[in-house]
Parts: sequence; structure tokens; C-alpha cells
Amino acid sequence: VRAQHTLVRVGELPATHYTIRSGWAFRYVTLPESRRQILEFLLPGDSISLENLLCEERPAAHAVKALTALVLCVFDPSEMRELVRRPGKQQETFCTTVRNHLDTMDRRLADVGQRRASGRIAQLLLELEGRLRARGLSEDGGFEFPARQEHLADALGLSQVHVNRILVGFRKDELIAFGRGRMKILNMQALTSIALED
Amino acid sequence: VRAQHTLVRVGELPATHYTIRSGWAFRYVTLPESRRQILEFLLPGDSISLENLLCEERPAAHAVKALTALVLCVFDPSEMRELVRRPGKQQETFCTTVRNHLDTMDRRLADVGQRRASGRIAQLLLELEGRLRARGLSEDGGFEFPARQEHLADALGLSQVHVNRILVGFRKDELIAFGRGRMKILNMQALTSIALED
DNA sequence: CGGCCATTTGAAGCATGTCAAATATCGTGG
DNA sequence: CCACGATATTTGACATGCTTCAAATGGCCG
Repeated sequence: VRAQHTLVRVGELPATHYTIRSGWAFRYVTLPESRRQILEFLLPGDSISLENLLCEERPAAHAVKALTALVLCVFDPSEMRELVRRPGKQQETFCTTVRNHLDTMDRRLADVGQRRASGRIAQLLLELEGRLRARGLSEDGGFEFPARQEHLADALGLSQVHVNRILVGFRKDELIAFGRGRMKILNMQALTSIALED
Repeated sequence: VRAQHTLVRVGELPATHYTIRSGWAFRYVTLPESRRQILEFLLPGDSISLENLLCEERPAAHAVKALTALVLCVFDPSEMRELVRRPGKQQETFCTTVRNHLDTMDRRLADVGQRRASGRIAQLLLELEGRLRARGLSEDGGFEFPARQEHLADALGLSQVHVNRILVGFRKDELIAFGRGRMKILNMQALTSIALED
């Protein structure tokens, strides 16, 4: 599918189950005043709407939109649901994935609730780098980065302008380099310590 | 168990599975600088550490502490896990509960990320009232409220002082009444509109 | 080359945080 | 039942991190 395409809408019943083969997407909700919270970035290897495997016929509480052009793997949701209902390796994997997701969401809430802007941004960059590295998509701290600063802002509960100031600050301090759709972490250690302290 | 007792510690392997019969507890994580994020208030009828049913032998990423004295129901986690592994009514219920939890955590993240203080507080009060009412623990908008302002602050990513100012403001506007371990919502409609707009 | 969109920078305002002290409430022992 | 100390709430003054608005710069594509 093409960039900007909406894959899931709020209130919609799920018809298909996807996995991302290439490209980035994001899961989000919109609030009054057209504010938007990005709940999660979806990277190659991630499932879109895992939660639909948990219960059938339940409308989505969030939306999912393609950030870039995507190549997807398509699955039949009722078949998948079957697989996950019965004991076995697939079920184990599924449960572990859901558990990971729960832990991740907890961490995210703690970040947004407790850390200052620089800590949140550092944390998010490190998380993305880690997830991409695990899939062979980051080399030496550098990776494709199709998200705009606006997306980081919406994910972290900050304004785009402020995200920019912090990113420029990181760049001046030679913690990261970015531009032209790429991001590179230059000083992982320093960035980690910012992510932890703030 | 007594108030303030810690039921689950970070990194600990789960030995038991509990449900709350009476009292309040809360799930939280601590960050450097001794900041604390409360992830969730646990009320009568809630399970403590549902996620342990998902996968075995996985250390907790969060802690759980009793806010008041608690009466608990104790279950054998491996038996429960069995129940949840096989298709059936129990599994359905479990999956629905997990799904609810996922949706709730998404909503929480959106609240903390996007709403201002008054909106977050209104939202939390309404959520708690709704959950308590569903269990017959709220009458006419009034209910036992053992949480201190400090707990609200830690749940919402605000300072205790600021939470107090907003609460006092709500009281002046006759939206709520509180004190002596009780809370009462006087003007549900106005509070809802604050919760939505901000 | 020109237009569009994203990034960058500046200036000013405001929501929220921090520090500190006063007041109210609660639990406990005399 | 009262008095006391400890803990929670309330209030004030001030500091600051972040937002908002606005405009300039830069990159990309037709």
C-alpha cells in the first residue's frame, strides 16, 4: 500500500490480519482539537493489530496509518485466531508477543509521564534503533528514518518545534546525526545516560 | 494484607495469582531520581498481574503495592494458565480482559501525552467512578477514595501541588466534593466535558 | 527554475514545577 | 476523651520547560 494510506480506522471491525514486510506505519488515536497521540511505531516484522486475535468482532479503538509505502503479509484472522486458541508453539509465541507489548506500553507511559523532553526523545531513538537492529535494519547505529519530527512530537506528547530544538541540540553535541530520511546514533552511551537520567 | 505492603517487586518471578476482593492497590514503576509512574489503580474485582498468565517464568517489569488493607483471593497460577490455554469460556473471558486492558493503556497514554492537567484529572476521576459503579461501589457519584493527591500526581505525570490546585478548583466550581477518604462527583456532565475538551 | 513541504530559529506567553511554609486531618498513647 | 506528633492538604511566590505564533531557511520534485 502507499504512504499515508489508512489501514485501520477507529470503530472498524477487523477483516484481515497483516504483518509488515517493509516500511513503517504507526498506530494512533485522535483527540478533540485534532490532537493526535501516536501509540506505537510499527516496523518491518511487526504485526498490525495483534489485539484482534484476542477477541473477535470487536471494533478497533485506534487507527493505523502507513508512514511510508508498505509491503504487507496478509493472513486470515479466523485461522490465526484458531492457531492462538489451542496450546502449542504458536500460542506460546503469541502470548510472549502480547506480554512484550504490555511491558512496552507500560514503559512508554512511564516515559511520557515522568521524563523531560530530552529523555523521551533519547529513549525513543534508542528503542527504534534496538528494534531495527534486531531485524538487521540498523548498521553501526545508522538506519532509515522516514518519520518526520511531527511524528516524534505526536508520539512523545511534545510540540514539533520543541522536538526540533532538542534534536538540533543532540546533533550539536554529536550524539546523533540525521537528515534526508536517515538517523544515526553516534554516541550510544551518552544518549543512553540522557535517556535514563531525565 | 496490610496497607503499604508490596505484593509484586520488579524482577520477581510470580508465585501466586491474586484477585482483589476489597481495597485498592496500584501497579507502578520507578525511574531514576526516585520518580514514580503509577500505571494503573487496582480496584476490587481486578486481577493483580494478569500478564503472568500469558507466559510463565517471566520476571515482572513493574511492582504492585497495596494502597489500603486488602483482602485477596489466591489462585494457583499454573492451574489458571492451563484454563486459559485451552479454548472455552474462561479463555474468552481472559482474552476479553486482556483486550480491555490494552485499550485502557492506550487511552491512558493518550491522556498523559495530549491532555492538560485538568483534563487528565477529570478523566481519571470519571474512569475510577465508572469502574467502581460497575461493581456497585459507587452510589450517586460518591465513593470511597483512599488515594492521596500524591498518587493521582504519580499516575498522571503531574506534581502533587498542581493536582491539588486543580482539585480545589473543581471543588470551587462544585464539580466534585472530596475529603476524609471519600470522593463525590457532583456534576458529571461538566466534568465529562472538561475531560473531553482538554 | 519554481513551488511545496519540512526543518530551523526567534520571541513571547503560559502551564506546570519547585520550594517553602501554614493549616488541616489522622492515628495513637496517655 | 483529649493532646500530641506525624502525615496530608492547602496556599503563596517564583522559576522554567514547553508551547505557540511567526517567519526564515533549506531540500526535493516536477
